[in-house]
Amino acid sequence: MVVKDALSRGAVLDAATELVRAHGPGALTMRRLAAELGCAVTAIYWHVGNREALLDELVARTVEELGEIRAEGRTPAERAESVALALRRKLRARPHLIALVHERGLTELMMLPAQRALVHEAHAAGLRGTAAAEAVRALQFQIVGFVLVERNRERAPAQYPGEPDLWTAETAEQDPELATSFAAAPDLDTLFRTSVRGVISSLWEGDR
Amino acid sequence: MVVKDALSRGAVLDAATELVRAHGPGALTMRRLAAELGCAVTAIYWHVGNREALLDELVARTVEELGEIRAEGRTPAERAESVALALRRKLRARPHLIALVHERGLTELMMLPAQRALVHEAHAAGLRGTAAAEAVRALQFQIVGFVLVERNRERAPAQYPGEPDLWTAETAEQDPELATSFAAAPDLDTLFRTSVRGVISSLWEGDR
DNA sequence: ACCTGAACACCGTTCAAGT
DNA sequence: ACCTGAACACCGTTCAAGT
Repeated sequence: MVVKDALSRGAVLDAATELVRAHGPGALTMRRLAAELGCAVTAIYWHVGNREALLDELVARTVEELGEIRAEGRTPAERAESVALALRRKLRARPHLIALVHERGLTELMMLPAQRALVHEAHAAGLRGTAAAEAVRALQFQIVGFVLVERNRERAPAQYPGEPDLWTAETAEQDPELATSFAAAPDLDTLFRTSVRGVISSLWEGDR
Repeated sequence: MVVKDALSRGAVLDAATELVRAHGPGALTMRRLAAELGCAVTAIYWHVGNREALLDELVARTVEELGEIRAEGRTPAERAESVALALRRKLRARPHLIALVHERGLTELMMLPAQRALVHEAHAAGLRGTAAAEAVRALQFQIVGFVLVERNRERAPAQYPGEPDLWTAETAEQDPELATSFAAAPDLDTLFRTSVRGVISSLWEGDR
């Protein structure tokens, strides 16, 4: 039996988070939220202002959650890689909320704790000044960009025509192995790790 | 004096494209579009079905426009880089429409002509099979990811606290030059060119 | 302090009716 | 074939009114 507690700001935010996490921001309508909470639509306004303010609050919570990042491993390169992997995992766990953070232009703020951790490892690797800043920024772009691309790919419905349809042996300029590679879905974990390691090895421990 | 032509499918699509290009998909309401065209709201439905079908049509047009890609330069590496630069330029020229392509999961299809051009250059550089496919895919992720990240950055409103606020000499672990670097906005053109060249040089003409 | 229902100005879409 | 206006089911939001 559900005991109906008094409505509270926290309860509104939790219910809203659940709706957005499960079905995306489009599913968050004030009327649906009110139905979920068993209150009048307008009661929500008393607690959180309006829909925009509600979303702002969810975004703020997400930024906080992304802030909890710490490096693991022995060498600076290993520790930087661990930050990259942890970041990707956290970003992927809440795609809709991350998209809201992006929309509000708060990615930079969200990434700051990770940026700090990466700067620490760049320093440990002997990088200083502009070189350190550029290495960290390149890696940040790499990580965030990768997650954005793969999220898009996952969300993608069955595509026609898609890579498997278009990459036959013929179109691949007499390279059947290449056609086979493109026909299969890429292993994103490997692709991410490889490209991150590439950036780290060339900028962290490259020729200097 | 504006002569009112008969309404046509093309006119509807052009007006819709203009609205989306200028103010984003949120600005595309059937009522506003009708006002723009000087017709009844429902006349639009006769020509293009409904709002979703209209957006699908805009997306299809965008995919076609992105298909016109050709490589320039002498060496395969130069030509691959020219594809990357052209792609970034095209993607940046129509951010709202590209976002719609992403939403509909058609990025893969949109990228195919560029992918073909890159495969050609990978082959010219002597790469074959899986190695060629992986090199091309890594570069694709790099390009699309970069554009997604920089678009987000541009859209970002003034952030508080932002990088300039948070990166003082103190927080930068006694590295004032690093603090200065983070306080300034990155040169995105340079950052893009550098990271693309990194990927190309390591995968196209790397140690093999 | 907290919550309600009515009302308003917006949406996209359907459909019978016009020409 | 092409276009219209009325109507419907949704939105977010405001506000006077209740307790």
